[in-house]
Amino acid sequence: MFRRSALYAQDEGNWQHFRAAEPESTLLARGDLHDQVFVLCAGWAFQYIQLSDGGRQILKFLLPGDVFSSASIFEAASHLSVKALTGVRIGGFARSEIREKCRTDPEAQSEIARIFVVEARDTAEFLCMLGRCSGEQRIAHLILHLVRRIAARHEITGQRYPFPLKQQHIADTVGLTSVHVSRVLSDLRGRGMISLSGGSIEILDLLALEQLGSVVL
Amino acid sequence: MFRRSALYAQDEGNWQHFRAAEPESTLLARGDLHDQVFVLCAGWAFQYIQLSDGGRQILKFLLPGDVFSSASIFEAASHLSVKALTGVRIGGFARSEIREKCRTDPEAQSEIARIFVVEARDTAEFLCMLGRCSGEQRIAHLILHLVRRIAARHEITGQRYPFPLKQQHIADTVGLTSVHVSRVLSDLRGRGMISLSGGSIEILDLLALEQLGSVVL
DNA sequence: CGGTTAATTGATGTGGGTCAAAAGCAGTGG
DNA sequence: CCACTGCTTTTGACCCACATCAATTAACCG
Repeated sequence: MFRRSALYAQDEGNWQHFRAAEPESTLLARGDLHDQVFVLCAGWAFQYIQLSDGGRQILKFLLPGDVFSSASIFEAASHLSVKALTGVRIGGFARSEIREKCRTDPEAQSEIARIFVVEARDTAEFLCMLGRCSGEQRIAHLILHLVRRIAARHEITGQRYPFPLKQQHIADTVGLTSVHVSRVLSDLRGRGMISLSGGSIEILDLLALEQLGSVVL
Repeated sequence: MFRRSALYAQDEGNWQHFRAAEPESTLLARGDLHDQVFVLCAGWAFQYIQLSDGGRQILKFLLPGDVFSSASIFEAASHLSVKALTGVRIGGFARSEIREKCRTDPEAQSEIARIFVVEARDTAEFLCMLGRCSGEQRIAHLILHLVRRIAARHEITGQRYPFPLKQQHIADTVGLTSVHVSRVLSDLRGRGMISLSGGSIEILDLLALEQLGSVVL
């Protein structure tokens, strides 16, 4: 998101934070107050909400360029937590600086707008998946969604892409058990749709996967 | 949302639209282009996405003061549809006018920010419900969420509030069948938690309902 | 009061959960 | 090189929340 944006394109001297973190470390905790807006610079991370029953719901996976939480652009308090999935590097802007930039720079303003619009669209689609679709469809959709973001402008098919999620992460995202995720994945493998192992994935039958994972008209 | 806001507090001469509509009429359809940002002035409506399998996922119920779609503040195209639940009155601002206002009025700016922050928080919570909770919990949560919004600053308990949703609407929101919604509702009634009939609701046992509907730590 | 839509109730089926054991698969150290 | 340990994934047996189908009943309305 911020990758090629007006905000991102400053030299490093402007970053207020620029640090690294280990996989599984918590980067941001629900309720924390920060006057910074954090951005993922390298690696994978995910937003989630911790539930009282011990489970967690993963809301979104973060790729380099993504803001930790879009709401953090406007608010110091975070309603969600963020964890590193792989090793990561993190940057941060002062919120005040962003506000200032927005006042003067229409480019930055529409970059913020883009972030919120994309988030609203993605979240709505995600809600549809959770509300109305089978486990198979949800997983197909998640895989497609992620691979499309990783692949960016490259071909989706005929190419292995990094895929650092454990099955538990998938489960916590699509609202299934890791046990069931395992079954669905091996089914998708068995039907020759994906090849997933060792932290990387290849889409073998894009069409079939899209037929599964597309619900919105 | 817009009710007491800087944007809302203009006299009617500034509204570009101000019209009424029947229950069940479509107020905004996915893909439509509008240079207006619509606001619900009176009645109930809901955002939804139509699915290819014939079902629909309701994303949010709109009360007076709510913008049809927060993304519409920034974008002409809508990724979701809106239908009237009861009879409604609708207002609209020119998007350009809002942009202008934001440039000059910090009040309006932070009103927009509030809309997006609240939306992000609510949607995240909703995702948790759909991903991780039982039908009973989802319904309890939905009821609480709505009654809290209707009641605003009034007491939630000891008071009947309008509740125009059919069971099908509840089902399309929480991802269940209307049949199952019926069973869950009569169970909640049987346990003395709610009294729901004839388009209005009363919360009889707030504590019990909150215990059911609260999942986030 | 008949006609239509919404809500309820019952019987039966299934996707996915739960529990538990086994099998892969690193890393670690002797 | 192999045994030891701690994950993650896989597999199997069994169970339950919720879907589906179908028939009633209740509410609404001209």
